[in-house]
Amino acid sequence: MRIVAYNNPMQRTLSILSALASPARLGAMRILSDGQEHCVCELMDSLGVTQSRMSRHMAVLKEAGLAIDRRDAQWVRYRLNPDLSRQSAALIEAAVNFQEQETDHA
Amino acid sequence: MRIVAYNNPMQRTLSILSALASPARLGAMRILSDGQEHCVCELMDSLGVTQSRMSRHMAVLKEAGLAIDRRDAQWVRYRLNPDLSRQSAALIEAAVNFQEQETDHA
DNA sequence: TTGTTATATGCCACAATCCGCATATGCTGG
DNA sequence: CCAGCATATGCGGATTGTGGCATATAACAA
Repeated sequence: MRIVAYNNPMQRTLSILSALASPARLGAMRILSDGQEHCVCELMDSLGVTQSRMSRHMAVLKEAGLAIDRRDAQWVRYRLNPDLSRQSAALIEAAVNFQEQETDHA
Repeated sequence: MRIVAYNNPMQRTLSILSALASPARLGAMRILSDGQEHCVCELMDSLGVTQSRMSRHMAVLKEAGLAIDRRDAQWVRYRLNPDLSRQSAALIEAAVNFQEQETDHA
């Protein structure tokens, strides 16, 4: 997450990859992949992480351009960034689908 | 790269993602994606990293199961792991193709 | 206003990663 | 054997990521 400038494709790719390379964040992306909105409290409960950690994890996903948020009363609803490039979407899908497909020989 | 046990799909996914989340390693995977063998000396020259660094980067890719190596006289030839699962291959392809496709608005 | 719930952030310690440098190891050729 | 090229590894220091804790901010409800 040390990337600060997403000017070039390489940096953008790296920011996405490192954003996904964390159990909590990958789990959050899996949850968000249903296309629905999810508040931080739901995500932290589902993934078993503390509130402050979940908030920071979501900030990383947001900064990488993978998720967007919206204020809704006391809640902040996160969802997948609807303006994802085709390549970003492919990358996310590949990462998220990975786990679910080979649960057999775990 | 803190992952030590690749028992479950989650850990395997994370190890692949963090292995790819580095300029030198992603660059190496892009080079290896031509399906040919490449020695460390070639990779370090192409990517502009020192010898010891390149060696360690390749060790990370190997440990993540993305590449395999072969002794050939004084050289060690790296190539893509031919036994990649379909999901692993999809993940790698998505990451490697990312950069090359959006060179326009960089 | 006060209290409560939800979320974000400042701070600090710890762990993981990264890098360069020196050196070890493996192989070849003389 | 020795010299030289290619690769791997031990080590120490710098950078980065992570986690918990406390606290700030935002919105709501009474």
